[in-house]
Amino acid sequence: MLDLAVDADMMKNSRHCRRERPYHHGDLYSSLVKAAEELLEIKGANALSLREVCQCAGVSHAAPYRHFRDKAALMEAVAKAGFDQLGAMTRDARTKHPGDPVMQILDAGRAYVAWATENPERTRLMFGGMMKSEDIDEDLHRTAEAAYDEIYRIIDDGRSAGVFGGRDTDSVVLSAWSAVHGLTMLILGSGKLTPDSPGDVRDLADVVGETMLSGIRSR
Amino acid sequence: MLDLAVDADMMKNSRHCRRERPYHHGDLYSSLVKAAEELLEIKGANALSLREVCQCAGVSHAAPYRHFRDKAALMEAVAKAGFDQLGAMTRDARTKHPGDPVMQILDAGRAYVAWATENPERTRLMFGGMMKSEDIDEDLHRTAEAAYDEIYRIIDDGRSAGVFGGRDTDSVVLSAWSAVHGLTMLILGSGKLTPDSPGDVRDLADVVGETMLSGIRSR
DNA sequence: CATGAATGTTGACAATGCAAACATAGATGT
DNA sequence: ACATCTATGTTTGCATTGTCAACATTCATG
Repeated sequence: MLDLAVDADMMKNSRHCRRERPYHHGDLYSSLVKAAEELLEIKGANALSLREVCQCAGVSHAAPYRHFRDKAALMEAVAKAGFDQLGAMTRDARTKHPGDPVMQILDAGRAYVAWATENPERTRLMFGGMMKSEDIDEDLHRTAEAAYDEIYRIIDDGRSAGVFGGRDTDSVVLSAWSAVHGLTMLILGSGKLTPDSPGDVRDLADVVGETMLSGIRSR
Repeated sequence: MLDLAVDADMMKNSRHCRRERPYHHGDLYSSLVKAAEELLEIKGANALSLREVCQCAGVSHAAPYRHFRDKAALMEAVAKAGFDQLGAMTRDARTKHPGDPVMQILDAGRAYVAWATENPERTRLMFGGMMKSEDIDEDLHRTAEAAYDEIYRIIDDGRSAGVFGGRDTDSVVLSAWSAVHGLTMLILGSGKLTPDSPGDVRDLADVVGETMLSGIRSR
């Protein structure tokens, strides 16, 4: 159990936990995903047990197997939800600053880093490679691709408008995404970078964002 | 067991496995680290069991507890060894191109990405944040810091020589490291980037490296 | 209203991390 | 040389975990 234990009361009070249980849950699939997301952030990916998720969702320990092939499959669903959110945020950044690719990419970067630091375990799950590639569902793949495409559109529009340079769009996207993603993983992974406030996070994102921008701008 | 099973014979033939076992192993500490490194790459971080490591090292399943507090402590030792290698490679990149910070940083980046793609699981262990921060040993922290300092020296020398710009050295280091590290994690994490050959890896590193350099160079 | 397909539950099993009690052997002091 | 101490392994045992098989309940559909 270690010292990471979350006592039963705490879980009962959690948002996605149920007290009375009719035999049929109603929407167990999404309840499990929600419960897994919650517990994931509390306990960390390694210490997260399927049985705990079940307990939190108010269901017996074998119930998930009617909806997920595996524990890994449940985690894939969690990851997929994360990619959905990330993709949506990038789309927001794009539509929020129409015709201004620089602000679009900066805003997307800020949002990316901010979301990741607010959901560190989910981010590690998505990018830490805790899922072996063979396990990655086709669905998950498509979702991740969609998030990538949002960035691609920003960069491609910017290059068409003559704001960004680079030999081809993919190279620029790769560089930009690498920088933002790298900062994110450094914040999450190493004990070295430990921003205390959301403001600090944003400052870090801006430092990296500006440097990356000056390498990307057409000249 | 899943399909990741490594049969006993395979493990017996592995380099760090022993057949005859005198009661006292001799150098169990480093044998365990070696065995863990090997099995880590074969089975992945999640599927790696301490008992398997023991079997591979030719000792009983409780032997490691004389040398490591935990399973986590053993993994920390593996991570530490990784940081040592990474730090050494960066130092090499620096000494190999004396007085040429651009080549130093490019070479360091190439080496970083190359090493990581050759040791994906070890890299994930080091940066994927599979170790909760509280568990991170002081020793590990110092080692990671030393690797960081190598990059810092390259950038700082380059700024003194007027080759690199930026407001302060830390900002530049952060940006450069983020880009390289981000590319690395994207290669390891997402199923999207899947370079087939070491040459491909180097090309990707150069694409990102060039972009980052043009954002970092003084102008 | 019966029947079958979905959906949950219970019980069992092997694998795992860990700890306590026990065993061995190489070093140390006399 | 001998007894003893301590470092290092081993065995046994336990709680937790993921997964499966057998059983139970509900709901929809004829």
